[in-house]
Amino acid sequence: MMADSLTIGDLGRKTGCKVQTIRYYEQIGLMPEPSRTSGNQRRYDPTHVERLAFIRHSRELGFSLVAIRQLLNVSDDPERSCETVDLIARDQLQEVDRRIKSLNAMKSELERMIRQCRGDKIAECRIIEVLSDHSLCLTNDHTGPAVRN
Amino acid sequence: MMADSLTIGDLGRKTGCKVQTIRYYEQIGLMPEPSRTSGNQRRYDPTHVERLAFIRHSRELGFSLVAIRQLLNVSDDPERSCETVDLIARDQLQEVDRRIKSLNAMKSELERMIRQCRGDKIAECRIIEVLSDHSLCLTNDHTGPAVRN
DNA sequence: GTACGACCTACAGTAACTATAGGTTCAAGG
DNA sequence: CCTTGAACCTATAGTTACTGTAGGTCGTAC
Repeated sequence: MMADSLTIGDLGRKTGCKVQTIRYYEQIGLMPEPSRTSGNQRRYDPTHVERLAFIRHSRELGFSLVAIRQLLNVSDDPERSCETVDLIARDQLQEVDRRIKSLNAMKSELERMIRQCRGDKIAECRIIEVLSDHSLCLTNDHTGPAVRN
Repeated sequence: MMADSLTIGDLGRKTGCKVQTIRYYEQIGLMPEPSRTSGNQRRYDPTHVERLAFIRHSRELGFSLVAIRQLLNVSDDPERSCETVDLIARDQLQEVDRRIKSLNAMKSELERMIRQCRGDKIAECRIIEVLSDHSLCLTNDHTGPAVRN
């Protein structure tokens, strides 16, 4: 109700972040402890909104929480050189590129598998066959770091 | 030493799978319990190699263990229609497509961020700026399901 | 017979949350 | 003023797919 004073639910709505996630970020020290009401409820101000927006946006771009912590640390010092930031971003770009390559390999393999499935009995199913025997693959690129689901 | 009798280490080497992972698959019922020596060590035969190869290859193609369990179940019955298999594969393809799209959005955003970083002080760093404020983004596509790292 | 690598079990830890249980607070309506 | 119900609180367990550790046993080559 007070201007500039948001409940955890308000903050979540403003940033598209679940309430539990906000509490989790506080717990791991990514978000600072906010002030509390006499009844022990968290109240946030605009600086919190900004910081959480930064975290969420970085997450959406694929940065890990470790990387985000680094970014937040360096961004807290405006006089510091942004070399580190640039490095983290470039690392992230490389990682994204690797993932795209690996996913493209998966994609062609899956498409080929599906295209070839002609039989209607498991016995003559090409999908099962290809999955059983890597040597039937056209691509070997998907031997890289497994995608985490 | 006996033909067709592999230690867990041999099986791991043949399939590119860590020993602990094999034991984990056994624990969750994805791999059958193998025979044991009098000294309680596991011994595997070629059917185990085949099954584990299937699992690993499917993992490399991005299938979840739940999906792999389904694939293994249906593939155990050669008379069954392979509709289910086809469905699982198509689902996986869709998922892979979604991820590629989202990663491509990240990629352009990261590239743009890095390109624009001219200043050498954090205060004028565009990367931090863009990460802080989603509205500076060209793409909004990365608001989808977050990529799990 | 002994050394040593490979094996064994059981359990804890990882990332990044998500969900649940059981209880308290806040704000609006009567 | 009192009640109601949504939103809040803490603490803890669960999720996925493994990976790592501790402390002990087995197998085999020399």
